[in-house]
Amino acid sequence: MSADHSPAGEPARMLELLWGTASPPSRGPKPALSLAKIVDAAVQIADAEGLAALSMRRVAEELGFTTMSLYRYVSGKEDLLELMQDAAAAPPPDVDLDSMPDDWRGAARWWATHNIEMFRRHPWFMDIPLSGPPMGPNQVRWMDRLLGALAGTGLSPGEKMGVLTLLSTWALSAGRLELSIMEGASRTGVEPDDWDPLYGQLLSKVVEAEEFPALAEILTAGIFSGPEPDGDEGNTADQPGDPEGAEFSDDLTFGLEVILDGVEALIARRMTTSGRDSASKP
Amino acid sequence: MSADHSPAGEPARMLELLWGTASPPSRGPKPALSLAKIVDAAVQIADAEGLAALSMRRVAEELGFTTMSLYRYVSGKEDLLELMQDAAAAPPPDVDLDSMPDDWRGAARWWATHNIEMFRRHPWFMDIPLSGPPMGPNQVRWMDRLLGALAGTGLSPGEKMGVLTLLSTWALSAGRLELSIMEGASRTGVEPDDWDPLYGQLLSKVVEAEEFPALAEILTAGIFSGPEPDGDEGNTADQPGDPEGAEFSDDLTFGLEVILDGVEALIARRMTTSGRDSASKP
DNA sequence: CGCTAATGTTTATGTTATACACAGTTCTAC
DNA sequence: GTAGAACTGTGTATAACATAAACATTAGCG
Repeated sequence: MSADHSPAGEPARMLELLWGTASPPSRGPKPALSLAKIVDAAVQIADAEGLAALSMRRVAEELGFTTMSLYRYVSGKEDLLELMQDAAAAPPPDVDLDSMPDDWRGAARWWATHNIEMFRRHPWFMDIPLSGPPMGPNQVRWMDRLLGALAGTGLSPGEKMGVLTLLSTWALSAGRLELSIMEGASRTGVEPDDWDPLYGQLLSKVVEAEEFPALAEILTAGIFSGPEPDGDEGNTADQPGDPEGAEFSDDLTFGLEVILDGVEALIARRMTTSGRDSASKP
Repeated sequence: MSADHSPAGEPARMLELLWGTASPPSRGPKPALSLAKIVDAAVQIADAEGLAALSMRRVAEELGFTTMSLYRYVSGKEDLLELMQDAAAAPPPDVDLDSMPDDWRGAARWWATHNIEMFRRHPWFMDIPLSGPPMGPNQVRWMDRLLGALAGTGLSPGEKMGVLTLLSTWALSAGRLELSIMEGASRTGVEPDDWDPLYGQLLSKVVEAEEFPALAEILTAGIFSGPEPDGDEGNTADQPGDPEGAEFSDDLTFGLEVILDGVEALIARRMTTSGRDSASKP
């Protein structure tokens, strides 16, 4: 255990907390509480009532302990939040059981989709300010999955990492976007589908064609007034590779497919420049 | 004025606040305070001491008023934060004076770079949870700029908006990433340049080759132990088009260039499918 | 057995946002 | 002109928050 009171978020200590590596104490009384129980309770509360409802008091109450007892396991709320994030990112499904595609593009889509579904299950995840690169076991497992899918692409290690952060930040942004629409809907009573038209309507009130020519053109094109007239989405959107019944709004897939096109171009460049990983400048 | 106490974040009221449209009151005493003064003070505090130091009390103190006086102009802290965001996104520079490139790709790079520089000036911006699509005058001005740059590309209105949100969310993510490194550095005393090696070192402690084959390979490749051995970045990174002396870390440009490659592919597809904006399904 | 480390509790502090009632000010309708 | 209404800034009060510090209790180690 040993939640010595070093400053919250200190990387080395967090590693121990996240991975559960730590020489168990031999001296004191048997702990009645445990890190796992605390984190589980916190996740449950945040799932049910949102991050705003998550307080140290609330967690302790749920467990039948006093607020301060938690501080024996966690050096502050920040720590708890970081632990919750890794707990939320449950381990990826078994390789032989799940339906992760073989091609890198399908696999990347699969990976991003799973990410977003996690965000849907744990929306509070996106409200936590990131405190550093992911170091928890589950998040690292997910990292490994995507990196593995990029194995045959000829990308350099650095490029693979670049694609990883790009996809992972995209998923986060997309999740946030979706969430903000849902929240806006529940706050104002506007249905998610009516959001785009409403936004367009609001903007139209203030956007004059002289000052905002390009935006005005988009608005008059009525892009916000309903479903895309005859949108040919990106390119191969909604291919096989999506898990479950993940209905993905077109707004969301668009960005993903553009990114994947960019990665594809990079891979193609790497392939043609000869088999070597890192070639000379083009 | 009329900060009637409807729920915070209500879109129509926020529009009035953001654009300053509102019939000025004729009945009461002359206001000694003003929305602009409040927002300016708040921005100044957040710039200097961070978002955590920004409290209603603090803002009021700075202005020499009581805490509650602010609530005559703003229905809650949420409102203030949203107003601050638009204030931080200062109007884009004059078209004839600045050096925005003519080609869409250079312009997009220019736009994203300016975004990130704004984040560097106002790091607190990234800590504010987004409450909806941008509606303030300055943010809308920036939107218009990018949309204008995409005018000649043959993209459909919906696609242009897609590119806009993709670039804007990318900039936000990149800024956040950069910020988290800076914060981590100041918290732990580790230099930003030493962060990657440290991360790799920490991961190496827990990443076993059996369970994390792909990650282990990257780690042993030593990708985190220093600058890329002989990295040929994306493609045309750091082309002309950057404003000022923006030194952009390679980690940052990588993602941007991949995205731009993806957009380029989309544009190319639109160009060849014939001149029409919205073609039939493939 | 005593020493010591470890656990959970008690008590207390300072900070936060903001609801509510009020006193003073200024214009509008009569 | 004068009543009343609209509007401004203030004073007071509340509930919630994270967490610091001192404490009694428990359990292993010498």
